[in-house]
Amino acid sequence: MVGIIDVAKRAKVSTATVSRVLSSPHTVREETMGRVLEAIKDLDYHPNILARQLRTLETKTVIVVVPDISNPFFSKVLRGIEYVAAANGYQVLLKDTTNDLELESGYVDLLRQKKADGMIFLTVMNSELVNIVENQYPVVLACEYIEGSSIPTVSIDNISAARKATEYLIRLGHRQIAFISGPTTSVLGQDRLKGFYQALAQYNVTVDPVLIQEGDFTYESGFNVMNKLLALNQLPTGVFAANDEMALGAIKAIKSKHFRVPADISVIGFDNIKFSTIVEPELTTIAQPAFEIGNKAMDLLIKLMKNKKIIRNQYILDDKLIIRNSCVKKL
Amino acid sequence: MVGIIDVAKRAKVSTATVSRVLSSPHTVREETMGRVLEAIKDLDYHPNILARQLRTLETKTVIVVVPDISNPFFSKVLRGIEYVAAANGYQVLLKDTTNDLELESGYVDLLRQKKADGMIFLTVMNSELVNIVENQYPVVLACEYIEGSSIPTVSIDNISAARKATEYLIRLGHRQIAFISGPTTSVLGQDRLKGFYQALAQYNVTVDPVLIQEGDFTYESGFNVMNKLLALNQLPTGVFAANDEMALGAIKAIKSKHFRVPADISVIGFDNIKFSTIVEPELTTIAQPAFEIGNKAMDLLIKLMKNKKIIRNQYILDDKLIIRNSCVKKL
DNA sequence: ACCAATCCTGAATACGTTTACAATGCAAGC
DNA sequence: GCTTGCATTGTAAACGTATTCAGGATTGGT
Repeated sequence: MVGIIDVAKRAKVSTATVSRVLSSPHTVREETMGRVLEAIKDLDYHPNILARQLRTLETKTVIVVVPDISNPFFSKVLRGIEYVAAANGYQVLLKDTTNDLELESGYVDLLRQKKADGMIFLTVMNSELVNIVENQYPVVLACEYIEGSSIPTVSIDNISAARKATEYLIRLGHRQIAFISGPTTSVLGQDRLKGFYQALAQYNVTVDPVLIQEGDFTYESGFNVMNKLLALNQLPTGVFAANDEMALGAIKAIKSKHFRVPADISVIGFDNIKFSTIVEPELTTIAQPAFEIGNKAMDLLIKLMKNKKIIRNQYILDDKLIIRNSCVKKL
Repeated sequence: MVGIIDVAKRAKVSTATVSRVLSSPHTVREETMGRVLEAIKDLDYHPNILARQLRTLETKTVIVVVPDISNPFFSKVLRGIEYVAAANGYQVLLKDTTNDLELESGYVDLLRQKKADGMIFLTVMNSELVNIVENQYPVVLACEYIEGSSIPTVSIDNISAARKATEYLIRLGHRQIAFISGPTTSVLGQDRLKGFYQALAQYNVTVDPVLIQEGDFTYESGFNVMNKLLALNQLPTGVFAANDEMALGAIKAIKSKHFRVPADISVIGFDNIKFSTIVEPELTTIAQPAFEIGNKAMDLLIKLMKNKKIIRNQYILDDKLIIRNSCVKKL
């Protein structure tokens, strides 16, 4: 393997000079630089990143922990992260927890071991993890957040967004509204439920607790939970699913029982994933600015890693109700 | 930062012994090990991976280059890769090219710079890249392959799979069959087209060249291309899309023009992504063993990295025709 | 009690960089 | 001519670990 010493010998300079040519070119004379560059080219020299990192204690790498890489919503957030990362010379390492909380603590080791300079969590973190990380490593949370922690966070206001979605159904005249929630472990899921309740309270609507059912954000769970709901005596006329995948599952279930969407049952989702328009009817949903969430999160992380001051540590981005064809006025 | 030296001092041993406790525990006396472990615990010592890697020249990391992380098919392959990687103590670093060929060559630098021990490409590689890589770095190709290269590959037989799909349409009585291809740059896309032609030849079916249109594997391109096809004088009665996303786009287009699937036009896809059943009708398609492809690819890569002999360098896995409701006998 | 063999351990070096510091050369100012 | 200062380069010491080699301790056999 050809190292910096070989280059130095060939260019008849010291290793320091070679290093300088690479990292601070303005400090070396033009003629010297020419010789060095030529030697680098001749020998096809590529600096050993490992050695550099050992010396500088910087990896220029960040790790993103994703609960489910196959969820199109997260893909979009990732794109946003990658975009800012690339622009700033950072590598992005992805870890898919496949919704397995146990694994998460292992990822902190990656920070301890200096495998990465910082980390973005797109998942819930167990509180134990929070304590370890807080004020010790550069970490930011995206989409999710943690009650009472000082870890910088970027997300939408899930409570108000869920309230908005529920309001929409209520204004269309629906009173029997079902809610398919995410796992109760996620703050995000809890918030959406909270928003749902707030809207009900505001409009003096009471719903049978049986209409509130827990899913796990997957298509299958949406399908299964909806089937349960369809077995009730009193059918809901509107369904609010805590994400689009579950909403799509719910629509599938409704149709398979030969009810119509939206004529018999209106359905509203959350996330606005790209597959939300491939079904008939197209899904009415809440759009999250996924790409921008990713941007902002990476932005914050970079500031954190550079020890820059962060003015606020809670960023709330705007969501938006996207009205398509899956909800309709109750007759 | 607490290093191996601090541990050594505290346990009153040399750094060598500490290192041994960590990497080859059986070579050190039990009592000594106890002292060392205690010191490690007391100091909350975590070995610096960077330094270790510099010493061993091993990163225990592999990089997977993905053309489009948001494509559910690739997510599944990734899961397969992750699974085997984790079982063998490897980290997986993901790079999303977003179908941008220019970026790919940059990834080889990651190998040169010893940022990773090996690499799996889920994308086409430009031939320039192949030359650099071949016989020099541990690299395997999954899904795609390269004509005449010796790089180990795992995939299905795209030609025969496409032939099978086309045959299915022909046997259902279709003669006006359209094909929505992938980008011509991908061997995979070409192969599926080849299989399509083979089936036509075998059954003496001739199709108007205008029925063969190029997409780019995205939902939108399927939608757009199908709209073009629907503007023809002579409509196709069957459509074969080179992947499911495009097939879903095509179905959307057909429905939006108020034709029926499959009554008016039958549609068959390729990949069997999880969203292939959320549409009405459920998509008939070719299933690839995505998870297994990932498994096998990582398997091969590990052997490669360990300099083990690889018996074959071309692995063909089985595909399967999944018959659902999007294709029907032509009346 | 002595020797050989075995088991543990420590000193020292290497991995390939970056960088603080020192050294050199040169031009300008006096 | 001498000093000062700047620009450029070199020397050498890190960074934190793994590992070779050799030496010391222990064991077992006689």
